[in-house]
Amino acid sequence: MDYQFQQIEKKWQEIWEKENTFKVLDDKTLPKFYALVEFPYPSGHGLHVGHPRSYTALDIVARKRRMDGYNVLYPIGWDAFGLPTENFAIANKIHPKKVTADNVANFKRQLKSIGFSFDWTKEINTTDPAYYKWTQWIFLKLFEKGLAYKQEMPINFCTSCKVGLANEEVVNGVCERCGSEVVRKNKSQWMLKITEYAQRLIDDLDDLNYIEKVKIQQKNWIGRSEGAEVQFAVSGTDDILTVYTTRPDTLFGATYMVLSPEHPYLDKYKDKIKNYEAAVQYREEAARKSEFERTELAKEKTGVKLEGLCAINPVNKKEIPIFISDYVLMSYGTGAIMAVPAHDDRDWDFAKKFDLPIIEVVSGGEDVQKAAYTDTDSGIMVNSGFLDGMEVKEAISAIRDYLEKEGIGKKKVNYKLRDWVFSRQRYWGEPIPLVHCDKCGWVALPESELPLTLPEVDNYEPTDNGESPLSKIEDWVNTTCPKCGGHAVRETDTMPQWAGSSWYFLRYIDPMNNDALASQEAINYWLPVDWYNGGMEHTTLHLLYSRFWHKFLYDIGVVNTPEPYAKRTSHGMILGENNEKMSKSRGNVVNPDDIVNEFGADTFRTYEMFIGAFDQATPWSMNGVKGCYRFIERVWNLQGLLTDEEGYSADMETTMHKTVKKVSEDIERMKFNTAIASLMALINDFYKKGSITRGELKTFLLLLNPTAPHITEEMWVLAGFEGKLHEAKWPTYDEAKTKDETVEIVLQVCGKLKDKIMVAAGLDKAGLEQAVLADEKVKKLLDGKTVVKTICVPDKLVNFVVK
RNA sequence: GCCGCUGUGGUGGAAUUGGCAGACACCCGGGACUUAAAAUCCCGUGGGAGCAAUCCCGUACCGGUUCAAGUCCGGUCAGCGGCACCA
Repeated sequence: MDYQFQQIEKKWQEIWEKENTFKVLDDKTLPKFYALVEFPYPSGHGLHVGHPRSYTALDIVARKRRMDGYNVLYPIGWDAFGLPTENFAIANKIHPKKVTADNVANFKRQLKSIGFSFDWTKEINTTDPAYYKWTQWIFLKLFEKGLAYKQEMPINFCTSCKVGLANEEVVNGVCERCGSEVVRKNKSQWMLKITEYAQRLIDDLDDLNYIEKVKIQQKNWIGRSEGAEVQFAVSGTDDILTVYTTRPDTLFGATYMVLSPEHPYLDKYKDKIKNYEAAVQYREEAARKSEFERTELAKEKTGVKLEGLCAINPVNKKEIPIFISDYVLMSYGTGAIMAVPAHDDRDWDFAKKFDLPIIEVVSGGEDVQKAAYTDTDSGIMVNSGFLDGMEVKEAISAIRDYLEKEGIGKKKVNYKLRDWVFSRQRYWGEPIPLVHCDKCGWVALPESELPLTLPEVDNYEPTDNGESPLSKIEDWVNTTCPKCGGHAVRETDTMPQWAGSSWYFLRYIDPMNNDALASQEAINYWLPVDWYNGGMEHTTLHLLYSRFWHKFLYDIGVVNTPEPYAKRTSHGMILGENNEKMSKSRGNVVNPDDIVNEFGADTFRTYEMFIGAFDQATPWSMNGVKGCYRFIERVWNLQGLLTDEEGYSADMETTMHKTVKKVSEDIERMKFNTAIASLMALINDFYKKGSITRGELKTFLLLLNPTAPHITEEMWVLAGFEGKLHEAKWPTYDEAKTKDETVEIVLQVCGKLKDKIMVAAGLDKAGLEQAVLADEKVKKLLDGKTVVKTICVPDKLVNFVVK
């Protein structure tokens, strides 16, 4: 009988759908397992072969956990607000709601064709008012607790299209659509105080089972640094300038000061600055650049000296010049730095360019006139008054004490993390449920008015002044104040796409609830998420934002755990066959539909897992797909080798136990490629032997089922095994039976491989040495040589060091 | 530039805590089957020398630690992900 994957896969997918096979069980006494994958953005391009890599991986884990006896929640939904849909809608004159519905339908069909064990009764969509009601509710709670505030922040604005642009739409400083100049335009925007949670977001990582590189990247992103704020008097004024530095020890070496071009002193001392015009011009030029461009170390340093203003170094009372330069950002520290060219690379570059003095204050490096010496682990303070002779770390603490005592500075912890810009001047997002009343200021809508739905309009195109498209809808904008009943206007900016994805895992556990984002009962049972897999590209934004929201919800008593995800793993990208990122323009895109149609879902799933190390990027290969198809077909043809024997045959027993152990452990460690490799090796054994017992087939089908669920279910039924395969128990192994009786020992002389011999397994060092020395080959090998040392590694090798 | 990751045959990759480099596949070559082709099955397959036993070289590059290094340490080069309004 031929392997008819179309019929088999259709049959089982219909059974799973009809019987709701993967719906979570109501029984909350069972141990639970919550597996989560990043829900897709339903783009017009359809499913990418990268999506199923993550989805298959956790599908395998979820299916195995069900066989282990867990009540498993493995849900899916749609992160559907966002820019591409809106832009597609504008370009094609189709409403984003319609675009989204069409794309979701297509994604859903594709996901179902691959046979994932999602609980489809839990499906969610961030653009559904019943969902975003709760996104808005969380925002109102943040607002109520003072964690949402308004601030002037720059947006990208195309001077020709007259629209606000996302960073992605700005390519090399010009508008992606028309090629015109893009400027940064200030606009008052809603901000969320994620910085208030910075320390907890670092500290709580310690107890989480996240892969190490995710923890490191999050910590670096939050960027805690311990330093000091130092006050410099400004000559000719009563004012002071506060700088932040992580190297207060080098204060005696500060030979100039640099302000961010946006620093308020520029306008404040307009009259004192003789070259104010030049400074303003420089500020305008800087406004055109992104922060990324501004902080690039490789670029030539630029700046303007503020003529007429001087700062006084508080420790040695020396007058030093003040510059503005774009490498200093207003968004970090105080927007002002003291420059120590001898011990900072950027300051050194700047000092060379503007011919400023470079004074060594830490000795131990090369000539500071040739390069900055930035090492803090060795070196002794010089030219630094009372700090002279101290080591750097000693000096840091001494100067910090001195600054506090003298009242000219203080210890200060800073974070690179910045507050979250939460406003978008776009239509296709959650409306921000606030109104502005002339009398009462910003007022929250009462909970009873949620959800505040997006107005149904025909024209959702951007405005020509950078405002949100919603601002044009007058009868929506004008409303009454919930507090005083007077006239008020609605906030017209919408939320960023990150909003809906910051709490979606909470909605899955109780998606129909209209009274709370989820019931207490569901929260108590299902949280936290046990295993969350996603891309490395989400490490610093999505993952951090959702941890922040969850901590906030914990603080106000909505959830019962301080962290949302107990475990986080990450998958690598799938590249095109040419080893480049898949993209339409490169013409290297693989459509999952084509693979499923030609080879079947089981082959597709197997290949996605066999393609390479799960956490590594790897190129697609059609030949690799064919190889997996051959494997699946060989699985099908095992039916021709089947005997009547029930257990394992004697010569296969060790191999069977070994394979059960290997596959079980590899799935838990996400080594899916080697799990499949061991099943391939096993099937090769069956073919070499020409037979497989019923017991062996049963175990083989159980082990392969999470990876290739359709073919294994079908073969289970055809072989007449009891019940349905997915209801069976995961096979067990006996540790003692995974061990061979004899092992091969590697013989080395001076670390070089010379020979291999078989000895009994489990010998200790002395026993192994004895057994090896008794061997004829070894006697020959050591003939005429003096053994200086013998290294024995039980069950592995013996190494003779000879003279 | 900053932060993080990666580098192993012709290709994807494998190799618990340092202990046989190349598992499992793909490609390629040879054979069986076939009128033929496809499919399938069997064999070979890191490079070099040799009839052979066997020997030498080999995990991006340079150096170090060790009886032993793909694995640890220092440096260099190359590629990839992120850099806050793509998601």
